[in-house]
Amino acid sequence: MDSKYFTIYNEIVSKIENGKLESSTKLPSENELMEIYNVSRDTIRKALTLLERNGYIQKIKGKGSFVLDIHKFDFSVSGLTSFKELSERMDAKSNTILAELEVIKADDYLMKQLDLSKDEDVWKVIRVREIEGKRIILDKDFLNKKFVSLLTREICENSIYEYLENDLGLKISFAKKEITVQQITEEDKKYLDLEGHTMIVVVKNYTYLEDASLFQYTESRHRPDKFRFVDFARRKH
Amino acid sequence: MDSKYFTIYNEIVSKIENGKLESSTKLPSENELMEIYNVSRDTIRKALTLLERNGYIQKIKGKGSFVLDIHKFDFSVSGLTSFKELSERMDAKSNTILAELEVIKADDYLMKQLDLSKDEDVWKVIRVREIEGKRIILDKDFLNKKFVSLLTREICENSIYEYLENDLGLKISFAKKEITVQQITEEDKKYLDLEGHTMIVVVKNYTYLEDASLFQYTESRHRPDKFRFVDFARRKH
DNA sequence: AAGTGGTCTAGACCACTAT
DNA sequence: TAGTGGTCTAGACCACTTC
Repeated sequence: MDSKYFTIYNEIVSKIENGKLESSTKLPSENELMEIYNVSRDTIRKALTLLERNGYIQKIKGKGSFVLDIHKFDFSVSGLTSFKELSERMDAKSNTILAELEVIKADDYLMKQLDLSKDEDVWKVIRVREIEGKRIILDKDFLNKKFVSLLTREICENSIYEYLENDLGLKISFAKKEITVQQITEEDKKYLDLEGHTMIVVVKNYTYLEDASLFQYTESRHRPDKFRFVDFARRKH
Repeated sequence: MDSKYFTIYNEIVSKIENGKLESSTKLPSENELMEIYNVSRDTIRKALTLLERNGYIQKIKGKGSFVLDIHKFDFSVSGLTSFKELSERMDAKSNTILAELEVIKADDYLMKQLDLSKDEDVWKVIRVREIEGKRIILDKDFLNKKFVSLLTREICENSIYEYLENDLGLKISFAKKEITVQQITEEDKKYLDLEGHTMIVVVKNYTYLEDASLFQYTESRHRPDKFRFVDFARRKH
């Protein structure tokens, strides 16, 4: 069972995403929400704080809470969103090709990226993402085998993310992401339709579990003309 | 006066950044912190929640709160960080050249970006960022004149951001950022040392005040080989 | 069984915005 | 002056980890 405040948060999120609550609408006051949902003020405030943090509303002292319209056109690589979710949201014709799937021993580079000791086993998954018939994105995933004992073709062709969360019950807590632009490699040429581009956008992603253990390193290589990243950032307090 | 929880947050942040609290150290429990700082549990929890949200610690149920080492090598364009803060942090030799400073009437493009009506006044500031003698970044700032009546050469050569916050008392609340890669323009050629590069990383930034009014649009154009963006993202609950 | 963080409640006072 | 969100307190119960 989800917590009360998370249930309330989700109800309001879906009202905003459905358009039942339009942007710049004023939400009921905290006191009114207490009565509506029959909970304490603290519970309401937890829900509103979440909404604010995730860019759905803005609270203004003395005035109230107002719906923002930031989330309108967000095809983003942001947060922890996976490719599958992205392509569903933008409903372009997309397709995943599994290029490589094997267990390897960690080399020096991976030992550094995944914080491993020598010769530990690592899943290596290479997938090519096709959008409207063009091979646009190259995803290289490396997963610590300690956490994931089995990985099949089916899983990789669907969503590894969903498998980890739903079937294995792994709880992803946070991720660190780095975006740079680099010269293309032979591997990029082999797998992607570069159409003359000589540079590639590299998104490195380090994924951590709830106990702060680093278990996945992903390198997502995007053709520059098709790359877009959207981010919502609040001040740090 | 800052709030209690924010003071406690800042104390712990500086201990982590000074290295007085090393990574994977366990913080005192919430009960102990209550006694140390002589506050209620809720106040401690607010401080810890902030620390967790900003990537300094990880809380683990039943175990405790642990210091993360995510912030080690972060030369990033992340959050609301300004160029001045960035260059100070990375202490490379950097320099700002003010190329243009004027008041213009909003054209169609700006009306859209800044949510203005026709013919409203807008500050246009173009600055070139030099790093180690090379002109690497082109910053184009557009500020709604309604909020900023005066802007001088000195201010632009230092930090507009500091001027807005400290002198004008404008409170920046959140920002939306978009990163794409585009073909260079004549303007890029004119102002930057492109060294053969034909593409440029474009960071569009929409900055909002505490009352959710959009007051600044910034386009930051980075030479691709010198661009790096680092982001820390927690799950959305 | 003892200690930890997670949720929820009820009540108080404050600073800001509207009127 | 009334209503709003922001901070702080004190106490309760829960689920999880460790012993």
